[in-house]
Amino acid sequence: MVGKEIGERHFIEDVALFCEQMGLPRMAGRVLGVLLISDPPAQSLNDLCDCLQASKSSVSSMARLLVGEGLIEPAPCLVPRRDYFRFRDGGWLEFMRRRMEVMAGLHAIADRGLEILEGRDESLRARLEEAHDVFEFVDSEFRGWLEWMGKRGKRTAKTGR
Amino acid sequence: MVGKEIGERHFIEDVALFCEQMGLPRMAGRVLGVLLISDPPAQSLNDLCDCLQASKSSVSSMARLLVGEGLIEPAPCLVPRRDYFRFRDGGWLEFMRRRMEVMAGLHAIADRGLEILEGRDESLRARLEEAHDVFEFVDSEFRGWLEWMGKRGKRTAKTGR
DNA sequence: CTCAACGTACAGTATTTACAGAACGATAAA
DNA sequence: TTTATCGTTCTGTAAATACTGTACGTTGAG
Repeated sequence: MVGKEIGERHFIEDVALFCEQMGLPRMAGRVLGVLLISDPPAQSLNDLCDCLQASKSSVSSMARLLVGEGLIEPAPCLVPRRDYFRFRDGGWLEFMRRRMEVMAGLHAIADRGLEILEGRDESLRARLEEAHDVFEFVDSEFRGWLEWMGKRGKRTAKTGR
Repeated sequence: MVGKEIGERHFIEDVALFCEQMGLPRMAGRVLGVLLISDPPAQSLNDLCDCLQASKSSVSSMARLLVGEGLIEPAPCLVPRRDYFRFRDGGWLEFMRRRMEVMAGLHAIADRGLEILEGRDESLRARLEEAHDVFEFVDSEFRGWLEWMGKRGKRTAKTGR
């Protein structure tokens, strides 16, 4: 059971607001919020509906959306014909990784911009060279750090899934 | 003059799409796209309207939005009563910095979640400890790297504004 | 003073989005 | 076989969003 106490409600709504800032539907954030503090960690769709007082369709589609984002995963369950979900180990790292990948997309765009300004004055090219540098930096360095974090996470993780 | 050639149009639209993925209006991305390859770098609102075939109101509000995002800045101009804008040195770093700040917001949220699960089994707390670790990492390390990049940028920048 | 150009603010519109509710198909229990 | 439960899909709707066009105030030029 989760989401009865005022503190839990507040937490869930904070996660929802955060997810909204990240471009996800607020309801997806609520589902994620529940799965971050639920006991047990795995909850059925009905549990989530009851807890959030939301429609089956919303919760169902939001759960699948979160699975696609790599933040949660289906959990094996004893009761047949019932879907359980839980937060996915390393979900946040995966989330960050994908966001960084989108950002790194500007790396290529900046290069194409530099092609357009080929042969032009350096002062004109500086804008795009900054973009190139920043996002190449993000693409290379940060990717490495994420991998390092991933290894560290696996090493300290005692909760085998 | 900018935006006449097919390559430029394509570049502008790519930047627009990127900005849309980042949660900004597409038109804001178009304005930014122009200001990334324009010659001269500073363009008036009318220039932008002509180039993008968009309404004054859109371009005006999108320009102010981009100023708020720290990506562009008003440029001093000789013609009175006319607003010029140009890409802002270090704009991308500022952009990244703000995005990271939003992400780091989950750091505090995770802590609040851990308070809720205080005294509970470690297996239950692992989810939030991962969030805590990841976003504390982002908040501390990445902030430092951004600052380092910022210094490096100022050092190599020959284009004094 | 008059007029034209510029930027902003407001109103209108069309598209998208986030959700709820109903209908449907599938499956396990009775 | 019937029935109840679960998940998905489809449809509808209310709200937000992105943009256009118009109206307005302001300022420099004639």
